[in-house]
Amino acid sequence: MTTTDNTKIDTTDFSDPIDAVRPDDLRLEKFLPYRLSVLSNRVSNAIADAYSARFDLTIPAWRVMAILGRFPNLSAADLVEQTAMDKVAISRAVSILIKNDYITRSEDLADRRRQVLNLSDLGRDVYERIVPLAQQYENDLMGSLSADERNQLDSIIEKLMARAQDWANRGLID
Amino acid sequence: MTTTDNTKIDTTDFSDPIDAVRPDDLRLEKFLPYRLSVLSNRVSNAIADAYSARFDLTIPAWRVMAILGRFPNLSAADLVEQTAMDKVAISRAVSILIKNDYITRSEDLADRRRQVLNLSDLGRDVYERIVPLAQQYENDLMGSLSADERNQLDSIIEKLMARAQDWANRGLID
DNA sequence: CGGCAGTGGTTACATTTGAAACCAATTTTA
DNA sequence: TAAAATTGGTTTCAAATGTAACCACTGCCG
Repeated sequence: MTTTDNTKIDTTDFSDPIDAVRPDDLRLEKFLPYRLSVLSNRVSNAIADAYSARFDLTIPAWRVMAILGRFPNLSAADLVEQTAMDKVAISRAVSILIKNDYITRSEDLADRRRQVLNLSDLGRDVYERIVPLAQQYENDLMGSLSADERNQLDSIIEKLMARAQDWANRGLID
Repeated sequence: MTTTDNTKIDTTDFSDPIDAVRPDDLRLEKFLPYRLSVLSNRVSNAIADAYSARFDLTIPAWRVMAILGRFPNLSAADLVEQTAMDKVAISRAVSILIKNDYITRSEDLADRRRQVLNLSDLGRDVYERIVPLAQQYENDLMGSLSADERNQLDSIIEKLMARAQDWANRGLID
């Protein structure tokens, strides 16, 4: 174990006395990593459909635009840092966006390896139409939660994220 | 809008007065679909590494085993229903597992299209060694949350899942 | 200066994934 | 009981994704 104590945590409180599974079985439908994956896929797919239907944008491409909309004059490396996407994904998204005239690329004369990226006028236009759409999805999701739950969700995600990050760094659980 | 009222929900409470972005900018790092995707990828990748390093199993293959460990004698179609994976993924996972002798496939004489799947002895063996590993990951993740948060997480996920499912059915937000 | 390690970014290749076409067995319906 | 429609499952093909190799440039150290 890395950091956790050995306390058994019962994920669910509704233990069905009759239908109980053997203690050593895994209930996939209650297994957090599994549930996260299903949830995330459902959400992402729905939204990806919406973006691509209306603006012919992939999710990675949209993410790049979302960042450039807030922070102009970034390089691809800056985007990597901001988005947690990898080099290649960024590079591909950027090249699509340039082909679509959604962003512009200009050389950085100080460092001729770097390329400074920005939304084009067209790109900003699209950006400004997508943002409300994105917010609508967000609101719709959040609207399904109680006020209490909304408040906790943020901190829950941060904590889980940090823990998963630990795994990636320190090497896994051993 | 489909189901939501127009109430603006503020995802975050720590609104930084100085550094505030324009109200119409999207803060990707606070955007729930994005965060879910990053979180889910981090978690899944870490675990996928662990499984594949020790047992040469992909995540889909492991999921199939997890279900078969609890519910013997399922068909591929049953697995589709249980796992939320699709036909093709199941078919591929099954064929790998058979090649590894982790599961067995026998014809259903009543319906000769169907194939009844089960863990082999070897498969059950592996299953029984993975379950504790999986539980360890789960516990480690959950251990990063407060008791309160753990209690709410389950219901939060259910609600978000249901909402995202709605999107898929009713067609998206319009 | 002149090499040489490190960085920004793209390309090439292998692997994964998903959609649609497909085959075979079964059920329906007329 | 013979189409026609459905269901279980696999195969095929295209698109998405990740890894590693790579090129061009910079910056450092001798």
